[in-house]
Amino acid sequence: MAEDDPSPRRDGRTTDTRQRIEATALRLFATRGFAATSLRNIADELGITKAALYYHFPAKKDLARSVFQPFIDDVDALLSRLDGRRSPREILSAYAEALVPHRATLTAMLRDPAAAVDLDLAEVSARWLSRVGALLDDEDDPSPERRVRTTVAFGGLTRALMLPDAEEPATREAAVAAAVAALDSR
Amino acid sequence: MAEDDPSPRRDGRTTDTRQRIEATALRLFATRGFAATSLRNIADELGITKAALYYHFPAKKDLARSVFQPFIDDVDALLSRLDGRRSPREILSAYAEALVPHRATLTAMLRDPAAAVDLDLAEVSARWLSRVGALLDDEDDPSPERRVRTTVAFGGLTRALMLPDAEEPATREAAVAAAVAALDSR
DNA sequence: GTCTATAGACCGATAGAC
DNA sequence: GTCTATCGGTCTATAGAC
Repeated sequence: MAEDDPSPRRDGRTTDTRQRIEATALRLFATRGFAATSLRNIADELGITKAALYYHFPAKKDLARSVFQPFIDDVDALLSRLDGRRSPREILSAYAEALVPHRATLTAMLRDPAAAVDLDLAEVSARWLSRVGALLDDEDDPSPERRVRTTVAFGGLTRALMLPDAEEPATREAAVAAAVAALDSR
Repeated sequence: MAEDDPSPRRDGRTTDTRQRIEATALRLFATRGFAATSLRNIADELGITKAALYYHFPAKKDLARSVFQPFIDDVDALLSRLDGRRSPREILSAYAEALVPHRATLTAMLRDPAAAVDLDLAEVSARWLSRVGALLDDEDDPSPERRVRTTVAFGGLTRALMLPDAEEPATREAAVAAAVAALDSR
């Protein structure tokens, strides 16, 4: 399973600088947004020059892709895993588990719509949204209000995953329980 | 009560161009983000030049302030109104009512952290968060999980307010009901 | 009120030395 | 693998004509 954390390259050697660039970029993307983060900002924080960044990544777009890819892969894997019939609780719980390691990435993606457009992630998230919507659909209740409840449940759970203590199981369980309650409200 | 919609100036005359600039700016801020929206983008959509914008607003910051101010004023008014003891349902419902006219502004503010920093809105939203947190606090349940539930409720409700049909009372009621359920889950 | 023209800073990206 | 130096482009903002 992919992670935001260090990973070896195809040739087996670990490139420390590359990882540090990705980590710093992710942190700045999440706090300032993609468009507002310049390569100079990233380089300055690392104590290197802009030109050095271009040795590791051919363009800003490629750096961003590299930062977002593990997140994208894990969400795709999650959606494949959830293909069959599952209860809303199982779906929301699996969603929370899968996304916790990618909290910073999640924040960055939700915040900056420009990044989604630039990196062709708009198509990716549209695909996610329709699949997730289908997973939580309830054929016994096809009302518009059902869609509102799924929005509250998913939006609220996603927000809770950004809390500082979201890694703690108790926090995650409480968040999932609250999301399930929102979904079942009537 | 302030609105995102046209409003007369102090001298009584309506300045159509000024309003059109604000409306276009808000739309672009909400879709692309503040940092990724240049004055040239705004001017082009209006069929005028960048320099013309500077006749109406001395700086980009001032344009942004003008765009966000009605939203800020209405939230401040809401918080004052909610000073006394209210039920969670009343608080969440009042929150939804107050923010519906400002959906686009809300989207823009949530999305772009750079705007919040540039415009000193970070202090504003921090103030909101602590007051809102206090309003929803439950002295019978001061557990960390309570805080998680308020996050799910508020985050989910806010997300639902961005739905295309959020102006419809039925949608709003369903969203508030779902948020209340999340808050009461145990 | 809107225009053309431009200043000055910063952007992403490249060339080439070491 | 990191540097200095620089390119062309865009940004915010200003000056001044109409």
